[in-house]
Amino acid sequence: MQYLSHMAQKTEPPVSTASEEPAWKQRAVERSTKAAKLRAEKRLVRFLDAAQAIITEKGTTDFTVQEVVDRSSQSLRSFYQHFGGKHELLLALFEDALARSADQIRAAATGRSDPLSQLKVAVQLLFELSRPDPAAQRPLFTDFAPRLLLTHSVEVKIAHAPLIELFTEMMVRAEAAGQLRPTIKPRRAAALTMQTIMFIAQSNGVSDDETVNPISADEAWEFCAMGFAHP
Amino acid sequence: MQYLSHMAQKTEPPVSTASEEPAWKQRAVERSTKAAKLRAEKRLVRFLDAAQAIITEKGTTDFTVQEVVDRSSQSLRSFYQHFGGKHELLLALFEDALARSADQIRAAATGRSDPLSQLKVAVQLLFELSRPDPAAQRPLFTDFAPRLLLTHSVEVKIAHAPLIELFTEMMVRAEAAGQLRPTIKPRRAAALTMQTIMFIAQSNGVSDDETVNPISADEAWEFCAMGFAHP
DNA sequence: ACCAGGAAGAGAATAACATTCTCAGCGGAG
DNA sequence: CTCCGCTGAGAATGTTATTCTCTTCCTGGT
Repeated sequence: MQYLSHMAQKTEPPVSTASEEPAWKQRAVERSTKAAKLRAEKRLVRFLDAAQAIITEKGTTDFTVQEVVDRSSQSLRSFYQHFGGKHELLLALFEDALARSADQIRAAATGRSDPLSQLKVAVQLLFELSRPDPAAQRPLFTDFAPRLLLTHSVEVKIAHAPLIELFTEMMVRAEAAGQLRPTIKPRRAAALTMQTIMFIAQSNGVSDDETVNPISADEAWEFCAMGFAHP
Repeated sequence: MQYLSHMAQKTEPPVSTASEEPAWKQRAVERSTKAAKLRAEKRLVRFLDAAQAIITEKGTTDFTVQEVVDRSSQSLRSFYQHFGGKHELLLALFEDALARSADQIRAAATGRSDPLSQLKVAVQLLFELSRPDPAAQRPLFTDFAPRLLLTHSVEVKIAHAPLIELFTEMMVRAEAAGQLRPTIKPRRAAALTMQTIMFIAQSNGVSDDETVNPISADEAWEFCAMGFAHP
């Protein structure tokens, strides 16, 4: 159900065999493979759950593979059988977290009818979810996205897709209601807003013993919605 | 001249001795220390230059301490004599880069008289400077800031100070000219704008073989200035 | 000119991780 | 029942940062 998608191709046989091997053999192999595949998936989930638990426990994505292995009572051997490396694990969790968050936000937003109100709710919730360690479950650990943005930008983008889509939908509705600035396209507005919110929440989260910062969700919302210039 | 500031206290004797030791001794020690201090600074600079060279060469902040040591023809021993660790080196370079960028941006902005125009120029230049590897010299390597934001948020904030200050000045002028939305304080507007621009430029930099993104400096500017809502 | 002590170089030692490899046992499909 | 792929256990490897040892050198004070 959860933890799906992007490592799928790993277990898929190469398409080429489809035309080289008779269909019956295909099916036979597939049938005998299915069980194994299920077993594999179970193990996979155990790794993912363990990792998730560790992350929420110590509020950081700096865990060691060994920790995950121990926690899930499996072996390194097995870990690398299922994941290309630590980064795949992280990407899986990241993707999952973003997808869930998208659902959660969507749910929260349906309470409002006015497109802009929906966006406001969405933005504020996204802001909360994006800040590090609100002691809450499943912080978005947007913190580790940057490191992967350099090495796996494509995957990160894929992970972002659900949120982008959600925000785009909302922006489209806002546009239809004439609430969107005419010079900006919904998808662009969505992307810009999301990035702004996520990053600001992130960089803002660490405690400020000092004078200033703690930018609030409201401020962030106002900034995205109205900019800083006087109309 | 350059590469100054935040590791200064390292070589400063503890203030306490000032009251415990006679002043003449202080001065004597200081005099005899001065030369050594200069020598030390030379080495320091060699490390920093070497690191900077490596970074601009391979366009990433993922170098090893060994590389820096070799490149500067010095020794590990010496490196750790001068720096508390790799992170101090990075912070030094980061701080320096941000300070220079602030100067550069300030210079570019003085060409305009209208506060908003100045801001626009500033924002667009900041955007360019913040994107990874424009093959240009000294990209802001804003990429590594995130990793340090967690472990050394205070230092990162210090490094950001010059830019924040610059943008705040400009926002203040804009406010005076009635070009700033009344509900937003200059310093906040500055912080929000900076973060937005830097992060968007950053995450946007990596090549998009696909359909969409490449958010432009203009788009980013418009977003910050006017938000997305229809007035 | 001479000496003590603080830097510096060379590079080995340590530590923490990720990733890979070896070997032996297990369990399911035929 | 038997074979083979999947596992567990954990050793081995490789990369880095960081520390440590020992020796050499230079400098400033006498």
